[in-house]
Amino acid sequence: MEKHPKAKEEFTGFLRQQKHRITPERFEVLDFALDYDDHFGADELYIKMKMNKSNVSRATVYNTLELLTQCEILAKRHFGDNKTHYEASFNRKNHDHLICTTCGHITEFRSEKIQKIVDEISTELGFTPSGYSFNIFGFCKDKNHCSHFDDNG
Amino acid sequence: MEKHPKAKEEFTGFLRQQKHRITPERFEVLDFALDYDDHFGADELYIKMKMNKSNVSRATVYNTLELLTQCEILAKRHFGDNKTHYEASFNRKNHDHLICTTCGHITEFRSEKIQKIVDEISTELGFTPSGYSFNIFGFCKDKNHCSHFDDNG
DNA sequence: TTCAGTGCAAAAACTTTGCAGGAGG
DNA sequence: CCTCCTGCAAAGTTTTTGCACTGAA
Repeated sequence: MEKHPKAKEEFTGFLRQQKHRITPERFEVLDFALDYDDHFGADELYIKMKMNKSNVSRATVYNTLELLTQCEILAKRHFGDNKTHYEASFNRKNHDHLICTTCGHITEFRSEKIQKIVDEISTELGFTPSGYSFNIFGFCKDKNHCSHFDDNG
Repeated sequence: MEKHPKAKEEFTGFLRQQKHRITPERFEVLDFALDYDDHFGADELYIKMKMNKSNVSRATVYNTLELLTQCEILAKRHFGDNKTHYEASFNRKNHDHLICTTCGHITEFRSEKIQKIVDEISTELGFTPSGYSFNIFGFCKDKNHCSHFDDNG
């Protein structure tokens, strides 16, 4: 049984439409990427694939993540640590992130008001918005959340 | 005549209070940093100082920028290009950024509503906020803004 | 005098690029 | 058969670290 049928169908359509080739490596990256429940880095994904005896190269992983972002199966996120984080965005609602600067724990939240502000500011300044990034940084009040502390990582 | 007297006073106070030493290198970094009108990167600042025959090392530049951020003379910004941007925050009001993904031009804006959302979400999720990051990405409607296009960069 | 701070260079972390060979269309 | 894609390794970019020396307190 196939693992991520809907996403694969979507990706196939995208590749065809954009005249990119359908290669097994690209779907291998898709599979490993969607196996993450949360955020991951490009290199982290590459390492994980290597450990699972995959033969894909760094170049292919980085290239494919870019394609998956273009067709909106994945989304890029930046949490201020100078690396690109990816997350599945396939069939997911827009959301933003709250990051604990002590334990690194990331909580997702949704607020309708944010897109309104984006539109409002953009109109005011004569700008065509294509996206935004909103992160809140701080500390878990509940010490249980901060148990990730020694988690290695 | 001294160049950034207020900031220097502030920095001196901070260093004393935190039991860090007062060194000429740290004030040299401060001077070069405040000479920027807009955002700059750590390495960029280091290169600029080198070209101006300064003798400071990378380690000192990075270290000092961290200290200047701690005492809020500078602020770190992340615009999604995997490098840390710094800007002067001394005596400046809070603001956020609107980034043209075509020409790279950055426009600042202010909206009181954003902090309210931060507080609202944080309360709701049991989180103590220490800061936030809000960037809008898109395209200058006015083609004149996009003249930065060939600007080198 | 003492040890935090410094310069230097090397390493680290993440990403991009060049090239030769291989496979998708 | 063409050329896009791939693997590999090397290089690029930004940041961090180790070490011996220096200078602020």
